[in-house]
Amino acid sequence: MKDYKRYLLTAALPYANGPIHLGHLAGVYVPADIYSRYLRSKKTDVIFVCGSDEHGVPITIKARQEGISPQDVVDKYHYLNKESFEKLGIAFDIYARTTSPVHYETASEFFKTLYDKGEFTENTTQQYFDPEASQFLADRYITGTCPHCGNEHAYGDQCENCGTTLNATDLINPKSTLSGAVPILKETKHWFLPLDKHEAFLRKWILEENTHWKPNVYGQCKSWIDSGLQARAVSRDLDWGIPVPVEGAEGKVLYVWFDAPIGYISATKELTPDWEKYWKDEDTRLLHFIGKDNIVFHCIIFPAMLKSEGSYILPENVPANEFLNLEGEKLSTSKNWAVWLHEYLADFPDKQDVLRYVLCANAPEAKDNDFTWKDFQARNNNELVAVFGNFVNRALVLTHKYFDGVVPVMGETDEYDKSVLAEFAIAKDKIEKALDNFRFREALKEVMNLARTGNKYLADTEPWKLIKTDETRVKTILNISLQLSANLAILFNPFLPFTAKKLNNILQLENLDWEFGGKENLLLAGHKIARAELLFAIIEDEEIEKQLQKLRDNKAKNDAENQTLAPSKEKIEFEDFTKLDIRVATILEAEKVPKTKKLMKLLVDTGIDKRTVVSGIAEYFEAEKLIGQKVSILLNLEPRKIKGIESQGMILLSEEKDGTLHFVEPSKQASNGSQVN
RNA sequence: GGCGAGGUAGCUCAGCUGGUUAGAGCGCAUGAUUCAUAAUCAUGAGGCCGGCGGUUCAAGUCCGCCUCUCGCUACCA
Repeated sequence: MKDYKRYLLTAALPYANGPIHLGHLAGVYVPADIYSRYLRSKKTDVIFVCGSDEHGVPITIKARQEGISPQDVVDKYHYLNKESFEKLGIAFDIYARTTSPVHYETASEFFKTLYDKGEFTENTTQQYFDPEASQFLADRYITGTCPHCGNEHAYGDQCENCGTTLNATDLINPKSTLSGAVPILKETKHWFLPLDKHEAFLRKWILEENTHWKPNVYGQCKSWIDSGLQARAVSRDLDWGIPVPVEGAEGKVLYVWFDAPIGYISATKELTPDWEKYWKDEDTRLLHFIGKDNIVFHCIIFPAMLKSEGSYILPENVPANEFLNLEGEKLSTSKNWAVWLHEYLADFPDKQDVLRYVLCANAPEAKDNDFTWKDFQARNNNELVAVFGNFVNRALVLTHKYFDGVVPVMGETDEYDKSVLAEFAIAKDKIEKALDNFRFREALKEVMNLARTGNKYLADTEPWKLIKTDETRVKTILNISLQLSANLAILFNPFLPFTAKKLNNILQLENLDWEFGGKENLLLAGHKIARAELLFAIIEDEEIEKQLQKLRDNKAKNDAENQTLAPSKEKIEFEDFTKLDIRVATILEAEKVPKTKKLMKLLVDTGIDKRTVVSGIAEYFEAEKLIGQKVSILLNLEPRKIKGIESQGMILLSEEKDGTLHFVEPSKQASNGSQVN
């Protein structure tokens, strides 16, 4: 790797509409913080920036729901998250926000530069507009009837009943949630970043020059590039965001994905007048720490923006992690299936390092991983307490017991002593190699192994026996044990900063830089150490059970809330019903439509004819088992071509909450063609 | 369906460019030990490395096909 003069680390900007949870930490902030502490400890020139991402539609929705302003929403979560990060020891050099004046200016300028250079394309599209509120509507601000399942409260981007992704224009009877008015389609002009124009560059840059990226990152990028890049709108019709800084753009703001990554730049700008050195000098190594949901933005879109602007460097690596699950289930903010950082900090005061340790030891580096409270407890009790804490405590207690807390002299060393001393530097080397390759789990394991070496050393040399016969030998053994402890303080420091500090206090040492790691003489003979103090406490079953109960309660509460069935629809006239020609029919043939997941092509005997119907049931029924199935069918539905096959009618099915389908099945005696009324 | 990432001991995971009897931690069993927060140390049991086929003197590692999990994407009248 090139010899870089300085580092710029960015951690994904948390969206300011909710608190931080374990998934965020394990995937992004813990590894990023470890890496930045490691670099700082090596006296590297490094800046570590982050901040709140505070624009976008979801924040305006949340504000409306709670009857407060968008600014109130982002203020609340900005400060909550900033404080939570600080308490966990995530030491950003700056935690900025995208509503700051510096960011407004930076993002506007960035847009303006690209605009002036002709890097955008313009396009006029039809968007829903609320004539009463006289503004354009984000998809989320439109509700209507889902064309798929008939749910009357579907949103313009998605129907939450059947889970289908929608376009606002798909909705039947659309309504504005702002005023209740019927929205009208109106032309609106937007600017687009033509990613397709950058395809050649991206292909070469990523696929040829960045083959060292992690497989999950590289593969994801390849997938995107190969499937063809498309222009992306960089502006939206919204009143919450950074105004598009060109004439004729009233009521338009920068699309949140465009302004958010620029937040890294503006944060740096707020931090230091030297910011350009970090963003525009090829001797800077730029690294983006993110979760896998952000790969496309950081590896394709943001680099395309930076490249278009022209004066910025591009990321050298994007060590994205996968996701963390919780007790076997996906984390879900909306289902409240999560462990929130601010709640953890309140429930487990002074256990920041335990969480840091567990999340790093079990980080989802190569694949999704599971966080369980039981594992949390086991790692604390079996590793932090039993291996690290216990070893240090043994060394300290023995030193106090035999030598009144004064570091004894290291006398003549035998082969075994020498091999243990040599381990210091070997361990340091392994840890460095692992960290340099973003292998945090492995690095942490190596530090812990050094503590294991210490426990073994004491067990093998048995100073508590030797003290009766050979005090000189005991002095050497304890000196080495204390040197090992001092090394642990240095090597654990990036991972467990609170504990490292505590240990240094006990050893009466300053926080030593990384370069001292591996050394055999960090503590001089005659140096007085402080009273022994336990580094970690055992976590009892009750505490774990409490957390599990909390999760179960949340789940039960959530299930109860979700059991509410869709409200009944508006009344209709009898005539409306009689328009529907529903008949009894029997499936004669069934065959899965090739190249689809859900579609089944059916031939049904309706009594009056035999017709083809395409139905989205293939996920729940096998073709062979459908033959002979009695069904209800809506006959007089306008035929429609699906995947090139004309579907003449609709099979009636009921749908459970989890999406399972059941036929509305007539009794066996009902004959084909008989009417349902 | 397409693309991407995974599928290695009961659990969580390492195994780089193919090369001796497949590794670690936890858990389990047995023994040792008592300086230490019943912590520590040693030994051991436990694996058709998702399945099938192929390339090779040699495959967990390379190539096909299949299967399961996760993500993106298409489809859903």
